[in-house]
Amino acid sequence: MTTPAVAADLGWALGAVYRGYLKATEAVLSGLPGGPRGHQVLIAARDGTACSQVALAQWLGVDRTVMTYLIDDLEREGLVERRPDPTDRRARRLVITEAGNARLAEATAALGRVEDHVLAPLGESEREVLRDLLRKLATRQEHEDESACAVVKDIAEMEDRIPPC
Amino acid sequence: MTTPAVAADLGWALGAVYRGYLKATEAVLSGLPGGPRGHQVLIAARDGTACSQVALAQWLGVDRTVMTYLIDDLEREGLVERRPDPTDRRARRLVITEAGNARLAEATAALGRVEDHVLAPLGESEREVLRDLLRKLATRQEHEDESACAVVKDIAEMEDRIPPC
DNA sequence: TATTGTTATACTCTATAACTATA
DNA sequence: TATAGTTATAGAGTATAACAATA
Repeated sequence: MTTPAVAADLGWALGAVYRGYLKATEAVLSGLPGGPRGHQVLIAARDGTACSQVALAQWLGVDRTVMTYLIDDLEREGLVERRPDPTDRRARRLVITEAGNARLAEATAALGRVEDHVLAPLGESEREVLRDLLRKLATRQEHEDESACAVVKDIAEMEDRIPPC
Repeated sequence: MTTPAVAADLGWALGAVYRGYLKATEAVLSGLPGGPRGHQVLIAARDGTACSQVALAQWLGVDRTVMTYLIDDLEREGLVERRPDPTDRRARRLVITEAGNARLAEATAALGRVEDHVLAPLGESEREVLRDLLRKLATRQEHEDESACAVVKDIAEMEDRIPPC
């Protein structure tokens, strides 16, 4: 099979790159509960941006019940702790432990190598451009000229918005 | 929660954009078996690049057993047909039907709107750059300067290569 | 009344194993 | 012996529903 027509499809390219990334992380992040998602939880726990489990779950694109299991696993390995939120006794604040910080550093280094591998076909400047564009899309920082978006307003309304903390 | 540190992570951005894409396709591709993956099968069936189910499965990043179920659904709706490969009687060649061509046109138009929505934060030129970079990564067209890739050769060796037809 | 977090349960998706038919 | 495709089965991941505690 030569390069098929489906290669022109944005959804296919996005999926192929994402699968490649996930596959490469498996080889390198096998010990960390939740894989790359666990790494993302550790980042949020370190920076104190995980002010509630639901908010974090929405940022990571999973259900809050999944977040419970994921944090259970990380806590069992002593990487994070659940602390009661002083301002809302229903909520739990995630804090990273010393062991968690060490594992986070390891995982970040390992993921750096994975990114080098995934982005290998690109030059240095291209990699930076791609990172910026993806970040812009993921955080949905709006471009000035938004007129072309009118036709898809109905799609946008069906989606959950990422909530503030 | 303000924009958290995890937003700087490539894996997170990739996942967030991909989830956003999949979610948007649900709203617009609900009738098509397999959703965007079904659309990708239709493209391959139309272009005759689906010379065997396994080869197609590997391009779409799924197991060959999943491909069987997916094609079953598409065939049941009369969108594709399985034809015996004259050169290898074990293999099946996918061909698109007239109804399949019509559905493919609809789906392609719908996905165009989805892409407009997903890419809304970017300007016209940025969108083209992103498409090119993702396509390059997905097809792994190697960049001239590949020296930086040495450290991750071990990761590459653990991955399945996309096979020729 | 709504929300956070948890648990138990069910569902969806995907992979594994075993088989037939070809090569 | 290896591969294409199918089927049945098992597993991973995820979501749904119900609950207690709190807002």
